Order: sequence, then structure tokens, then C-alpha cells
Amino acid sequence: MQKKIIPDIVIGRLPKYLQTLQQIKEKNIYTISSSDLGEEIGISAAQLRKDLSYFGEFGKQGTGYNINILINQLKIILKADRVWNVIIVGAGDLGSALARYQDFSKYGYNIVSIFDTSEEKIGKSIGNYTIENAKNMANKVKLFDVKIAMITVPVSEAQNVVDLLINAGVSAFLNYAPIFLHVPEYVKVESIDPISQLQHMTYYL
Amino acid sequence: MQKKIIPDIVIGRLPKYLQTLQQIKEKNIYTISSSDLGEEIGISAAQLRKDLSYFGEFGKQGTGYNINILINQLKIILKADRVWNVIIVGAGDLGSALARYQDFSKYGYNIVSIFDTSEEKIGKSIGNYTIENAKNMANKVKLFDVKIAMITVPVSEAQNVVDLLINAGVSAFLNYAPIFLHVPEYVKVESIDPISQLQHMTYYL
DNA sequence: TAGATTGTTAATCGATTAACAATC
DNA sequence: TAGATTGTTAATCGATTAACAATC
Repeated sequence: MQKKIIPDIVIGRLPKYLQTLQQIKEKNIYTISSSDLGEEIGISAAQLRKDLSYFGEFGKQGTGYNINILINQLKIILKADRVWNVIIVGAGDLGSALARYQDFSKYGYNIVSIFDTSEEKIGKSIGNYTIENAKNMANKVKLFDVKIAMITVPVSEAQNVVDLLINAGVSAFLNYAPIFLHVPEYVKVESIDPISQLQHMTYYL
Repeated sequence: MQKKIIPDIVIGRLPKYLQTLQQIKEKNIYTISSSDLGEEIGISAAQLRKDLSYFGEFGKQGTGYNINILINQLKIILKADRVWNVIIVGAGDLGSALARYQDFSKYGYNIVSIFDTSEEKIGKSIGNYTIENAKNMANKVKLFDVKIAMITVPVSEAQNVVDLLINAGVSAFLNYAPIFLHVPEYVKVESIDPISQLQHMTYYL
């Protein structure tokens, strides 16, 4: 029996739902309708209900959605109900800022190591971490069953690093290098490129 | 006569085209076909040609696109052919990393100031900047005709900061706070939220 | 019960792709 | 010239929305 395929665009919206629900929960609100939640997220009520309906029936007619239940369900769906080991590759300004960023562990993304190739940087400490030699990446990945890597190396290195890590078993990349990464179909890449986002906006200015 | 409206999803792809073309140019290649460029970007040749055709006829049958010409055209379209003044609000780890990031000015985004409210931080220097008192934001925005702000303040402050800056004349926000910002229709917001991107990927793991 | 709101269907809207005449 | 590749049209595919019976 084939598993019903859920559009990736729907999956991409779920984290926003989860995030917003968690913020609403802080205000001691227990229940919310699709139209109120939609407004908070900037999405139509119909789309919200449709998106959620791919995964089950989480609401109640007349009252809406129980916030705690929906939060828990979304966490399960997104596999955000567990801890993932993550590495950072590249200990420049950005990699260092990421290593110090507290929210990753708060949301279950446990940073195990930060790597660099520079002799000058290896051994130095950043926050709670000591910069490790990039030569040990593959070992560490296998040892800690790391499936997720954040890439903050220069464009010229990015594809090589990614190829190496895929071989070692990594299958999800948060990519900060402004380059399109070529990866096998089963590997996921999400890119962060502020320059592109700025250019997207300046078009309209 | 009404201006033909170009889908926002098309605008969002143009920066990637520009970026990739600039990287190809470095290899001293002068001409590229839509299928070769498409492959490099991870997009179909048809879509690439369709996207570009919204703005003009930039290619030549038989040979493809002249890379220099296309780069220049894309820069004009995206208004990336000029210098924009930008401010950073929030001088935490992330704001500081952004202030040190060299590529913004390289691509025409001139950071004029970084602001914070913390007495401890005001007056301290980060890279080439001295952290300024957030109370002076509106003045600075007007003085330097700032249209773009990068927001790295806590979630609890983000909406207030944005409201204040919109009043001062800012109309484009690169938002690093994990919250949906409510803004008037003419204001653009692009958000960067690594946690959401990680959750998007862990769904598939 | 009456009002509110869900989950879902069908209609609409929009984006992507295949195909090809035009032409470099 | 012959081969390659564009720009564009029409067909297809997919996503969003409107509407409403079901029901809390």
C-alpha cells in the first residue's frame, strides 16, 4: 500500500504553525479557530484546515483546535519531538554565531561539534565548543549518528564538504553558502541567503 | 495603461539566477543556454526562459544567453545596480555577525548603523561600527533615507521595532526573529528562521 | 437548542512544462 | 547551410479557495 504523498509546500508551512501555536500558548490560550490562527500566521482559514487535514482530524466543530494537542501533533509529524545531533562546518563569524545560538538545543537540535580547516582556528573555543579539525568530520558523524549539518564554509568549499558528509551519512543540510548544491534525491537542502532575500525585496522598492 | 504584474514567485527566483551567473562568469564563460543554466540552478529550461521572458528577450536562438548582458539586466530588474542604505537592529550574536559580514556592502547593501537598547552594549564597537542607542533609529533612518532594516531583536520586541521603523520610512525588513510580522500591504518582509528550516527537513528523515 | 466551526468537495486560480515555429 | 536554442503558446499539473453538510 502506497503512503499518500503530502505536498512539500504543506510540510514547509507546518513549522510556522507550530511556532505560532507555541507563542499563543504562552499567553495561556487553550483553544483557537482556524480563522484566528490563520490571521496570526498570514494564511487563509481554508488553507490551514486543508493542510492539517492531510494528517488527521485535530479540531472540533464549534470550538476549533486545542492548542496543546495541535502542538504535540505537529511536533510528532515534524519529528521535532526528539533530539537530533547536528554539526556546524565552518567556524567563521556565522558559524561561531550559530554555535552560540541557544535556540537550537532548545528545539531539539543538539550541536555536537563545530569544524574548520584553519590551523589557526582549530583548538580555539567558541561558547561551549572547541573548534575541531575538519579531518575528523566523517568520524564524528558516524560516531554520533549525525544526520544534519549546517554549512558555513566559503562557496568554493561547499560542494566538496557536502559530498564528503553525504558519504559519511548526513542527509540534511542547512546551507549558508550562496550556491546551489547538487545532491542525490534523498538528501534535503535548505538554503539561507540574505543577499537573495534583500534583492527579492529591493525589486519592489 | 496598467503595468503587467509579474508573479512574486518569479521575482524570488531572479536572485538565484543572478548569483549563479556571477559564479559562472568567474570561470570565464561568456555564453550559456537555458538548459545548462537551468541545470546549474536546479530548474527546468522552460521555466528559466519563461521567467526571463517577463522582462524582455535576452537570448539568441542557437547560442543562448550572453552572461554579462544577462547579469546586467538582472541587476537592473532587481535594483541591485545601486547602493542601498541598511540598518541592523539588535546587537546580539547574530546582529554582530551580520555587522561584520563583508558581502552586504559587496552587493550594494551599505550598513549605516547597528542599534541596541542595552546600556551595556551602546558605545561598544563591532567591526567598523559603534553600537548606537535604539532611540536614535528613526532619526538615522530619515537622515540616511534607509528603506531596509535587518531585525535581530527578541521576538517580544520585533513587532514594536518594525512598527516604529515603518513610521520612520522603512519598507523592507529582513527578519531574523521567529515571528510573523504584521505590516501594511506596501511593506515587504523576508524572514530567516533556521529552526523552521530544520523542522522542514527532519520531517523527511 | 442555536451558534460556531470543522473537514472536505468541487471550482477556481495560478504555475509549470511540453512542444514547436522562428531564427541566430 | 544545418544545428542549436530561443520565446511563446497551449496543455497539464498542482495549489488555493469558496462553500456547505456534519457536528460539537
